[in-house]
Amino acid sequence: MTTSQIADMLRSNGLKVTPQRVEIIRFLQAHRVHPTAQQIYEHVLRKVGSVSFTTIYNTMRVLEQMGQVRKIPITENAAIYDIDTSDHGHFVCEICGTVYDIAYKASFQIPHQARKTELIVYGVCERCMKTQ
Amino acid sequence: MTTSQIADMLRSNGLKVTPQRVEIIRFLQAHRVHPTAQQIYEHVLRKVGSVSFTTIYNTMRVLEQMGQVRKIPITENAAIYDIDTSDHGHFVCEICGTVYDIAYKASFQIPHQARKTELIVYGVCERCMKTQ
DNA sequence: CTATTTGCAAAGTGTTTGCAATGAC
DNA sequence: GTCATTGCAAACACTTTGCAAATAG
Repeated sequence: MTTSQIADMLRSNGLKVTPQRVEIIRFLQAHRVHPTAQQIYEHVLRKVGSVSFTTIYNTMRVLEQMGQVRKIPITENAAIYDIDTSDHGHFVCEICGTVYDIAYKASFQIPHQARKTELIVYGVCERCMKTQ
Repeated sequence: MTTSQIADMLRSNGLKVTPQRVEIIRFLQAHRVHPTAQQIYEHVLRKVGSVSFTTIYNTMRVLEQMGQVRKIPITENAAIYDIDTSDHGHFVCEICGTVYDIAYKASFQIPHQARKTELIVYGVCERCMKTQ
């Protein structure tokens, strides 16, 4: 996604185009990691020179409401954000903390109306298994 | 589980038997809800007359380490605790906040070593669907 | 020029920690 | 009597809020 496509996306959602917002989205798209607010903050600060946690959290909230971002409730500590909103789960390595996307198939029968499904698997990732 | 069985369970794990610990476990077993630390605190305070959040969190931590309790990372806010450690998922009603146990079958292939799987489904529960 | 956005500082929430007093055994 | 446990108060980490200054359009 080019900068002007990011700008269009923001404008079409009624949002103003600010350097902070553009850089947040650029970061999420380019790196495809699963960053915390802290990591997004550090990147945008480096790139733009000025940003605050207020702006990070505000922007992540509007992006989530726009359906452009998923907020993932990894157990303890901080939430992480995923720009890939397709249906997939996450594997969290308990050694190095890396979060991997995983494909899954889940079936369950509930007398309720499901809106969102969250699958999180905790364990040790391949890389850490080798190192240990 | 009788009080003396609870006492035995504590002792066999090298823990002293205090009124607060007994009442915490009794509460988890009798009600089978998915309480937050706050709810456990309120119950134990009413029953025992004296308890602190320090004690609640300390006890829940040792119970979790003993494998007697599962801590569930429901999205926002506070964690909830489940004394049923068998393999099952959870449905969280976004209207009333109730957490229901759900049976599920999930399949995924990962090059990693899984230790724990957490499935949480968010939506509107049957009861709230009728009321709305 | 106007309405939105930024960002500081302060507040808020759930949880943990330091440490003295209490209590189990 | 000894060592674990309790519980207060303070500290913590992440996130949100109030509000004035800056900025996009």
